[in-house]
Amino acid sequence: MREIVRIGREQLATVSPSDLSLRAVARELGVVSSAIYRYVKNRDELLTLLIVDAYDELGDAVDAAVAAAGSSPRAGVLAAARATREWSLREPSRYALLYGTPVPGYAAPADRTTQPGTRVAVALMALLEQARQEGRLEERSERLPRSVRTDLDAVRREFGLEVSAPALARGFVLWTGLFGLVSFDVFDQYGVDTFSDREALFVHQVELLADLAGLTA
Amino acid sequence: MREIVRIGREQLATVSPSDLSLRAVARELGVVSSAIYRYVKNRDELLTLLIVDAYDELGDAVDAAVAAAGSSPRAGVLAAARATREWSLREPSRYALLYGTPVPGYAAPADRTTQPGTRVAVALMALLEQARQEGRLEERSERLPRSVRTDLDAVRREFGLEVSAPALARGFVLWTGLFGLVSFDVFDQYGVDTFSDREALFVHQVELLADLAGLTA
DNA sequence: TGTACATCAGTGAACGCGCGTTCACTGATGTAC
DNA sequence: TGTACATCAGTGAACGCGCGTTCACTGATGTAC
Repeated sequence: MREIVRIGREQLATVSPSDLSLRAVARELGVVSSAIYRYVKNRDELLTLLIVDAYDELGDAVDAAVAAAGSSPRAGVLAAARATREWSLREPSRYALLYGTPVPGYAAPADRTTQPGTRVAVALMALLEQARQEGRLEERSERLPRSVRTDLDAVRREFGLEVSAPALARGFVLWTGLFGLVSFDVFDQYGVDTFSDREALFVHQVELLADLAGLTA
Repeated sequence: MREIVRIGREQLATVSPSDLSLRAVARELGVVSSAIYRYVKNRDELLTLLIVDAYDELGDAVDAAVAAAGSSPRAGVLAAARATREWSLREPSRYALLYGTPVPGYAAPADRTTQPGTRVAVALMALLEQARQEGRLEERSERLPRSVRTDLDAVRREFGLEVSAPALARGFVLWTGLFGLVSFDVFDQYGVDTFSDREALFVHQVELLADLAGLTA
């Protein structure tokens, strides 16, 4: 069973998510194709396993980076961002499985996929909250559209956050912006040779996003 | 020929880019599958045509939105952002073709794909430049890593920009951030019911990114 | 005006491929008495 | 300790599917003399 996930993971190193095939996994496992069905209900089930697996590995990488970054929340955010980028560049197909084009015909079962899927966002929110507690968060208070405020308040309640709704909105820009940066990098949206040092560019841009989020050094 | 592109476009309304098939296009065209080869060298060629077509339609939508937005560069950016989002939500598969997981086994030919692919970025840079000229761009001057500065200077030269390199870097965050936001929306990264009014959320976030870019009202 | 010929859009059969999934089965392993 | 039986991992053949691409071809249209 763990073997199957391991092999699926390996498959994704060479093949994109929508090309992932049960038969290939079976082949690699050294087993006839129908034997897979002993362990896995169908292809969708395998995808679900791999998604959860990938979310968790990314989440672990981010958590570890944050833990190693010391006590400054801003440093934590930077470390989380770098860890995200590095994992994603190392595992482009698995990244694509999580943040790329949805696999056609597959619908992720929310009950198994949602929780691991929020780990990066949760880590960022925790850092934001920590910064607030330590007085290292510039609280700004721009007005929010009512609907946005309502939804953000719900999120604050759900995760027990005391950061203000406007600050949380800024945190969301940091979050989505981070994945915008990573996607452009992994999916090669910059021209081939526009940027010679994408890592430096990335770090600089994350710094700007951290500024936007109000995280002070 | 134009028929083929039109049908390919229609195909993409119901099917994801990697599932796009020549045979399906032929079927829809009411012609035997091999007849397609009279017009199109192979499947990759069709993908290229569709990519260029999509980039151009998006580019047109953005240009039109900017033109209709009046003279304020900041308003132009907001209009461009909304146009991008709206087009992308209307055409999720074509958006995925441009900004999602690369189609496995397909490599876009740079000479046909690059120019249309930069149109949104070019539009944003033009607005940035216009803002600078009109004194509506807060020029900040943070330090940049040398490699980043060099690359940005090359971009400035290529497009004849006078905005400073740091300001351009901020412009790039706006650009990548925009597509981060749109991807999250199109690819459904937010939970199903976390945000009741994604448009309002989007607009608010773009405003924040416009702030970051230094665009004043 | 009429005929010979070239062009060209589209045909139809075939190639080899890989896929997900079902099904009845074999044969080894482990358990109960 | 030995035998009968159940469990269960894996087999192998088959289903029907759709794909990209090649190939020799037909038959209509248009052109040249």
